[in-house]
Amino acid sequence: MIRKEIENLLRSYLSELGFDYDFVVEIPEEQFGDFSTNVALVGAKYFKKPPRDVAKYFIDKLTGHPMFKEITIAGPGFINFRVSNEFYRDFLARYIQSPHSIWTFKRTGKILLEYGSANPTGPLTVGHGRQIVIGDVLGNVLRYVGYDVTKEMYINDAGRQIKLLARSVWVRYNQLHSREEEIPEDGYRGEYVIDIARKVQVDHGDRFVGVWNEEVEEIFREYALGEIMKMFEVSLEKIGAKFDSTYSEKSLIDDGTVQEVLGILRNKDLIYESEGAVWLKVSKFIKENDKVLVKSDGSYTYFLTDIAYHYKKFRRGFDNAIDIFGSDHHGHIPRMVAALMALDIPEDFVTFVLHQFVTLKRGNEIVKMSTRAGEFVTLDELIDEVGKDAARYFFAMVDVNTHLNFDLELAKAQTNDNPVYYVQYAHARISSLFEKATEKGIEFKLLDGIELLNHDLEMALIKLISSFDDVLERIVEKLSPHYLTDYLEDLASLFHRYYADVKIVDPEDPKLTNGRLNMCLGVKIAIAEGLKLLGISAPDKM
RNA sequence: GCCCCCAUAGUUCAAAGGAUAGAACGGCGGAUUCCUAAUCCGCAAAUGGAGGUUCGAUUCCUCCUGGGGGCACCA
Repeated sequence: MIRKEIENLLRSYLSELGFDYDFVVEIPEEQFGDFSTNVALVGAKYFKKPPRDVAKYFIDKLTGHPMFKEITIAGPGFINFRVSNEFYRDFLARYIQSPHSIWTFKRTGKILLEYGSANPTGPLTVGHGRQIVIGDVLGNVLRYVGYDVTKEMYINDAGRQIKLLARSVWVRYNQLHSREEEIPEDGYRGEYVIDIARKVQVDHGDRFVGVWNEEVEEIFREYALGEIMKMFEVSLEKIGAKFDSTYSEKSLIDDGTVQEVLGILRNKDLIYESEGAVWLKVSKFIKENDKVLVKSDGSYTYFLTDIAYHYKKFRRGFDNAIDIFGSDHHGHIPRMVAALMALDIPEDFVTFVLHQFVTLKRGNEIVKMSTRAGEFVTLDELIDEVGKDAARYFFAMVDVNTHLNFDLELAKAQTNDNPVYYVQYAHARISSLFEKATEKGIEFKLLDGIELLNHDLEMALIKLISSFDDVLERIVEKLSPHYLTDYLEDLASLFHRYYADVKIVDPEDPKLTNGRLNMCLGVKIAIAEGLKLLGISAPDKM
């Protein structure tokens, strides 16, 4: 917030001279100042003057501004600012009165955020967990800064995989009736397949034993899908992820969208038949081979239905779509872009976010995961073991582009090793401070005593609170949630330091105590807001 | 072979083209008659290699090396 105000100030001085170029205002090392800018360094070539002379122009303009207590030129031409304590106190007062409306986000538009999309052929795994948490948190942040966000999960309920599952369930069902059948080579072997088979057995007895046709397949498909979706719901509830909608791949076939898309492409002469299949002229748009849309057996590829899905997203009136995929999908992206071009959908309509994989570790041992072999750690198992808060925190805490090493032992540790507790503890400590104050007969009054705040750490904490909006802007820009966990750790750390340094509740000086509690309230609100965006609880007691 | 991501301290991760590359864990050494020690303070410890762009590169470009993933009429 304060950073942004300085940036705006500098920009207005630039425009007075008719200049408009990129520069940054950032928080430097403490010794240099509260804020720092390279506006003079970058400006040298526009002003046609040495950086230090350019800096003088800004300093003349800024001198006497109430926001600052000191402005200096340093090094090759940085301008360093010290913000006045009055300004910090004023910010704190404004913040604790209206922590939501103080930020000036200028983001609008309807965004469809797709993530967690999974084959409904088995339980959600740890890999899905990362994607779901990334998506959930990004969705929360995008919403916070002003976007109208729809969180959507795409259900791949139409392809070959779901058929394989249906067949696998049928085989297990037969085995329950002592009839030996072979699970298909690529079939599903997990325990849950037997559970689904039991459901069919309960409802239908033995009427499908040894009977396999399209009608039976459809029945088994419905059972499998229904049961898996129930499992998904339980898992999503556990991880605390709320979707606004699910979107069925099959519905795109049933409602004619797929045919519509094929029609458009055919009219534009962008598809052709070969070897009994229908192909899209991908090579006309990008340097890649053409791709099959309709297989020779008449069924549709995932590529085609996904094109239809994105066509539908566009038609549903969204301004932008954000797709979050695992990194194994990266090959899909250029093809999708080509397909969107083929449909005259603006290239920048979709933003793709790829996240790297998760390696699960128990101590030094790597835990293997594979859905089809039936050997996996499910998301449920993970949450049962480490808890929702730790699971979410760990999934969110590294850059989406970085491979995540998820250490089960660390996530479980109820000790200071664990960053989740570190942040939560800061929140709980503040709550207990308020209790303590009441105990000692100090009745908390909002805003009272803020004018007495003067400690360096108090100013530093307020400064950090004021950069909450910068953190969110960055998350939106880079589409990675880890900036938020970083920020919360910084804030918690600074608070713990302050707590160790300053006796906050001091019955001898109730006025100052009250001022400090106001500052603590600011920290508490900021931590709570951050944790809320992460979907993690902010406990008052630990 | 082609494509994507990654390479930073012993380990797991940060870093808005900027000033002395930050944390955490681990290691070593300290702190509480006082608000929650799930805390705090101090010390040691790192940009894989070679070029290039720039006043300035962990960051951008090229090549090399090493890891992960992908190159289906699977999703």
